[in-house]
Amino acid sequence: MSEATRSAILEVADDLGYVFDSTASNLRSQKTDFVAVTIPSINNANFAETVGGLSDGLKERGLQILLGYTGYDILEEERLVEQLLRRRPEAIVLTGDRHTDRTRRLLINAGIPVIETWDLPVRPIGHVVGFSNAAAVRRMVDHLIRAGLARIAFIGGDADRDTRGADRRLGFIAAMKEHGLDATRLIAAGVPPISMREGANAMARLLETMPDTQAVICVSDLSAFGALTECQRRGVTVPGTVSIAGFGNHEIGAMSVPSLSTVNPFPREIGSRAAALILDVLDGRQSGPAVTEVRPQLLVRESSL
Amino acid sequence: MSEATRSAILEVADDLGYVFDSTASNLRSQKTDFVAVTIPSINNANFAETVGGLSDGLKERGLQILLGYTGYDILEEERLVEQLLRRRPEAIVLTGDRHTDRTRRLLINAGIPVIETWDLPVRPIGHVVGFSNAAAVRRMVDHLIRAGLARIAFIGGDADRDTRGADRRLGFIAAMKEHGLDATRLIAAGVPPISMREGANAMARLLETMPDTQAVICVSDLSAFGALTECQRRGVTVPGTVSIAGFGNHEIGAMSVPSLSTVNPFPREIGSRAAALILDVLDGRQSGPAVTEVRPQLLVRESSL
DNA sequence: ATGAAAGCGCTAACAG
DNA sequence: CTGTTAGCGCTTTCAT
Repeated sequence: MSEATRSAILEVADDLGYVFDSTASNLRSQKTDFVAVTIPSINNANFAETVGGLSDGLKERGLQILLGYTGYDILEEERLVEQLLRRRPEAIVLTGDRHTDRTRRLLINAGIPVIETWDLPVRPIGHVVGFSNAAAVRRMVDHLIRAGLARIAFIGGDADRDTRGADRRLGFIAAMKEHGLDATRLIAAGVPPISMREGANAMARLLETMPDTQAVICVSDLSAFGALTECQRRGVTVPGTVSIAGFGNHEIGAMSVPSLSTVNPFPREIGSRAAALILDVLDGRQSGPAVTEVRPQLLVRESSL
Repeated sequence: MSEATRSAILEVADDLGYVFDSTASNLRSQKTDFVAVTIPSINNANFAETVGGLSDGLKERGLQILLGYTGYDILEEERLVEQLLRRRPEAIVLTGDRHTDRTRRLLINAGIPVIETWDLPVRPIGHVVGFSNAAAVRRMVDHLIRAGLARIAFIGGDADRDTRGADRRLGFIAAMKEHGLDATRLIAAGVPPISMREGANAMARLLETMPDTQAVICVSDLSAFGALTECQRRGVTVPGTVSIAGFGNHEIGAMSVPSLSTVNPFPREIGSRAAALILDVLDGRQSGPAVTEVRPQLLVRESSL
């Protein structure tokens, strides 16, 4: 039919209030144009960036994100994954590499591309776009030691629900031991993800119980900023008396006075790479499982100079 | 059938890798258990809180959020709304009250509950859960004037794409004029939503062009924190030389030194109230359009004492 | 109670 | 190329 006829029909349809029903289309064509994405929490600038990168990369193809939050809980992740798979997504993107056995089975049976992100899984389910949290913290430890600091502490959450946070702590411990240094200055600061306030409280405990500490690595920039403010309230100079480092390259770390040393995990790039990978797989340009490492960048700033 | 048989069947189904296909269910039952939600940006702690409140309130009923980002653009919102309506959501939650005419038509024709949030629309489409951004800033102006300050500036974005930001600026201008004060100390700091960095740059311009300014109200806590750090870098005391206020009750405002005066718009409550309203409408407990005002709270902190 | 059959609104396959 | 028809996998209805 002619373009004129076509647009005339579409206009009449619009005037009549017709809206295409994709539920019928989905059933018949066995295509939903959904990509399922699970993140631990919506209220986290890093994961939000990853979702933004995914969303931008997928929307040009008309793929829509179906987002779910696990609350840092692999059982909740299992429920969520099952619920999401019922919607018949074309692909699924997960945060992290720790899953229940049933989650793994469900994902494998689903027969769709599975992408684990924000980690480098030992036993990947399918594709991977991530990095080693432990190795990233190791580089921060190396930097602090090169700067002449030895009594270094780690502030993180008090459980292993946040497995990336737990990996960062393990990376800290391993790196310290490699250098022959004491790796027992560990402060557990609350249920992950820990807040600015919890970072401040942890810093208070650290200053009181281990006052000779020379540097602190925090599991995130938010807790690092909280730790910094606690030092400021107590008149402890940063750097000088104590150096502080964070993780995640949140804007707060670039703007605070002093600015915070941190690690940039390129969260948006994780999302855009995952999106590109999904398109490659769906278009048959990628056959086997792909492992893409997005190497984090160490950012040395005023708080550890 | 017996409970034992039932669970046995379900177990076999699970072993076979069967996963319920909700696309078929959706088509036949004309129910999707989707609630569509549009927010300007995913990377905003306030909107993230609202989505969190919505999500928690809806998931007990098995309702899943279908989230979309408008990028603070009503044309993008139109495209998004049309795309979302094709999925046949049971209800739709919008951020803001400015929409294209076509968006309004689509929403009315959809025949589902429509909830506008984060504003008090003059001409609501359906339900409302929000507050007056202008009135909230007016209360901040009143507070600063009561504190004896008169030369007050406003830092915001340089366009009206962020209509809530624009309303805050209008509220500032109206309040200043009511008090017979000069309302021309306006700094436009970049494309909304403005960042910490842009807040800092705006503060720099303000200090250089209007050095006698006594107080600054920023469109958000993030830009207010940026403004604060710029003062710190220049040795301008806050408060004392300049008082600073933000908007949004982000955690940064509570933790910074000095802490930032701000307005708490109860973002999570907006989400949970919207969720409760949706359940009420779907269950027939609410018939006519409901307007719920979530009154913001003025938080006076160190930065304006 | 249980079982059979129709049908949701599209898309794909096939016939003309 | 256009027009017709079957059918996606559930839910609902109707008959037994």
